[in-house]
Amino acid sequence: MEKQQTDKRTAIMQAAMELIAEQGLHGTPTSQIAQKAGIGVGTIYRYFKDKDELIGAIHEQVHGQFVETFIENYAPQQPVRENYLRIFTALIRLFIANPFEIKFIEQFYNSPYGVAKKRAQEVECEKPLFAFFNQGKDQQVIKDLPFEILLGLSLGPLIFLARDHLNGFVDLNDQTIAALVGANWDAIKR
Amino acid sequence: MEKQQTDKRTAIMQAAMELIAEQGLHGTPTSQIAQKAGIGVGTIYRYFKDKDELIGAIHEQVHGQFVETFIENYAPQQPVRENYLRIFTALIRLFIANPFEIKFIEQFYNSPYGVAKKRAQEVECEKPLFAFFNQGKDQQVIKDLPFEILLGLSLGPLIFLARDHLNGFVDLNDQTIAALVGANWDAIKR
DNA sequence: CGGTCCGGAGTGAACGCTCAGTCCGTTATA
DNA sequence: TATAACGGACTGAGCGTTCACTCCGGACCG
Repeated sequence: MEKQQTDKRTAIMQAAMELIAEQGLHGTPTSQIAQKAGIGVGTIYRYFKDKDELIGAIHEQVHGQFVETFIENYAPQQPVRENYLRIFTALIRLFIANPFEIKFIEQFYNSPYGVAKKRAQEVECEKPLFAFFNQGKDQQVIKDLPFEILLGLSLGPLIFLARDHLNGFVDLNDQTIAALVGANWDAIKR
Repeated sequence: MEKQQTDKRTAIMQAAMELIAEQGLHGTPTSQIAQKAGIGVGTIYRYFKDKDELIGAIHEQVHGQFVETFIENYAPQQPVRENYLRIFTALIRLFIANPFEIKFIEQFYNSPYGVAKKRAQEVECEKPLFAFFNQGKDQQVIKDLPFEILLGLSLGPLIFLARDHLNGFVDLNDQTIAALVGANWDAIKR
């Protein structure tokens, strides 16, 4: 049954992601992952070499979702401002609709080996965003700041507030999201 | 020797903060803290009931530094914009001048019991900032957004970019800091 | 003043426990 | 029945915490 195999693999990843999101990388033992996934501990090691590989696989999947959301919402021929508002509205919606995913990513990047992973991948994976900001700079509608600063100005508030929203410190509805993304645009527009 | 007593306590806290900043809460054993502080493992427990109390003490100290920086740079009688630029420039300078402190705080708030601590303290400790943003809203120079959103727009990019700076992904010098804080102001100003 | 005693800071081997990962008996499949 | 998938008791490493002990500077005798 290849179907079952995939099912178990998915179940393990889902269980691990949810537990790590709430308890942290070091706070979730494999025994707990197995219990939540409804399988035995040993089964985890039939699908993943070790815990690191499991965590890496989850990261890759979640990261893929984020990149996909960007690509789906990017229409190069449209004005930069419209693209910006659409993309980052979609992103924060994605963040708060998938609480486990975003919390997992935070745990991942705050762990020692998350930094290493980022250093290796970043250049490659953020290329589309890089190109998008350059387009805006060329058209003189976005401030002439280094890419990383523009990224920080855009992503920083989103991540900060997505976490606050998920912790119940603030309520992000359609109205506040629109205001937030609009304010973000004010920060980077010329 | 009362002097020595304080010295050891400080040495333990400093060693623990630096190690936790780089290895995470669960990644730093007490044995390593003791070694770095140049003391025996047992000595830690002469000054702190357990590891949690040690971590709590470090958090309180670092948090105090941040609040202090805000208070030192807040001049209520001056224009809101000047205050904003001065305060948040000082804050990001503090962040990147104290790499261990900011990394420790991130580790702390990403741990399960950091959230609980925040929930309990936040209302109290962010009062001065709350008042400051309200002053700006009253004078109609700051957008009429919920306090938490304004906080996210201001602190989000700072934390995001401070981390990137400390990880070597971006270089924050006087010029880029000024541009960053300026862009932040554009985000929240009316 | 020399010698003894003593309180408490400091220590690290040892303990109980939890973890990631293994291994082999059991179960399901074909 | 043969083969592959699975489960969970088990293992050794490593953790936070403890506690019996050492050490030393000052108090107190004779």
